[in-house]
Amino acid sequence: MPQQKKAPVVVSIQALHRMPYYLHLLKDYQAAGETVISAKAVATELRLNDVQVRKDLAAVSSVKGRPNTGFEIQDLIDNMEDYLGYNNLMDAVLVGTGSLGRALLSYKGFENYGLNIVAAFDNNPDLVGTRISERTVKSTEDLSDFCKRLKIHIGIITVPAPAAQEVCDQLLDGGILAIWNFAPAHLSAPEHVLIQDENMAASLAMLSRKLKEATR
Amino acid sequence: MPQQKKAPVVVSIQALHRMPYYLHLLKDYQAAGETVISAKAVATELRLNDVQVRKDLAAVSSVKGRPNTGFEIQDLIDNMEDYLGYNNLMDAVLVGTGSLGRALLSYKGFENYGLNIVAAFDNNPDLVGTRISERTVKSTEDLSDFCKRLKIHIGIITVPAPAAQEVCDQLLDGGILAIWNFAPAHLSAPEHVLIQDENMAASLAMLSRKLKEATR
DNA sequence: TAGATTGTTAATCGATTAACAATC
DNA sequence: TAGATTGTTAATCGATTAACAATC
Repeated sequence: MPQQKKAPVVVSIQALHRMPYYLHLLKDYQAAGETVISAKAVATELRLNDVQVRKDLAAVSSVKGRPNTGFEIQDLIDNMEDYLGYNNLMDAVLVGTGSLGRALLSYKGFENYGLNIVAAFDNNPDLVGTRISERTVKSTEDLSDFCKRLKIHIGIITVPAPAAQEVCDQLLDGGILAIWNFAPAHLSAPEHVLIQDENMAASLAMLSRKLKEATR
Repeated sequence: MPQQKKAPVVVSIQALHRMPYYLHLLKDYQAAGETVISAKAVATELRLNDVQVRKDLAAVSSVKGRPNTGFEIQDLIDNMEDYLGYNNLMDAVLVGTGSLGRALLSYKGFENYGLNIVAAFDNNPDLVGTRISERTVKSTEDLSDFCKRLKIHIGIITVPAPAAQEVCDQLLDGGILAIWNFAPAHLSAPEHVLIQDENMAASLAMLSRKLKEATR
């Protein structure tokens, strides 16, 4: 039996995190008129180990590099965008139209990353019905029904921490499979639901801690 | 020679990332009227390994847990806030008053995490002089001078990606030691400067990738 | 050909988890 | 005392880096 399938290369979470940086750099080089790039050049730019770069690229890309030359930039970009899912748009709902929620709604760039925020929700009756960045704010009462009806798989939580779990439960009720959580709170959810925490408090803590160590 | 110094426990970057979650949970328990908590309970709540929790707590806390009882919640909170630097406010400047910059400026919670945004900068002359969340927007021309004069150590970059490196250079010029970078771009800076990337594109990519794998 | 670069296999490094004695 | 929990030492796991043959 011929094994035609691509080997299921496991990409570590750290490697996955590096991917957008590769992509960004590749586009920069392409914009500068380059057509090929070596793993070593990428490594130097991003201050990474060149073997690591080669492994990362090999994991997500079907093209091979040519000794003494490097990789075709266009090929890598295509493969990486494909891998990162930037090519197929996914629908999402956003809950919580405070300042951060508004900022995310007004950000035009998410479509480039494959994310389409189709609706915004808030529990404040004064906000329900108003329009933010061309979307009408809906009541959180309709949240789970909306998700079910439109088969939305991604929920973005931008409510204050104390309300986060409740919103999470509503999203789960609506059949959501992945949550992008901006609330500084730990969410409880079934194993199969993906939770991506965007905890700015955590990031800030890391920054301030490292700064403290550095200036000691 | 007596070694009175606390052992220089190395806290991994992953561990550091868990700290804010511990702190949050501890405060929740305290708010619920608890005074002690076991590492096991923390581990169960946050879906971590209990030995890991004990190691993490031991690394940042001077108090020891009591067998059969656990840890004093208040002690842990004190130690952790201290460790994370939430008790000593650090000054920062923010550059780029687009939607994300505004969202961060309007967020009242940063002071709880030890961050004080003292000024906002933008290169758009129309915005310079306007007020956002009780701060007057200054011109980026004055950025490095301002940082030098007030001895600011932290810079927050919320400008579009193509402008990020230029702003970074200005901040470095102003003697900044740490940068919290929200632009989806890789910044070049000397080794000793801390760069904390808050790359939403990267997070989003991870979410969408994992979702893709899960629904396959 | 010589030099540069690739990709793979093995070694190293670091973090997580398991095992277990110590303690309240 | 027995049971629960702690903290430490050792084993495991996974990611990064080093070494090196293969290739253009």
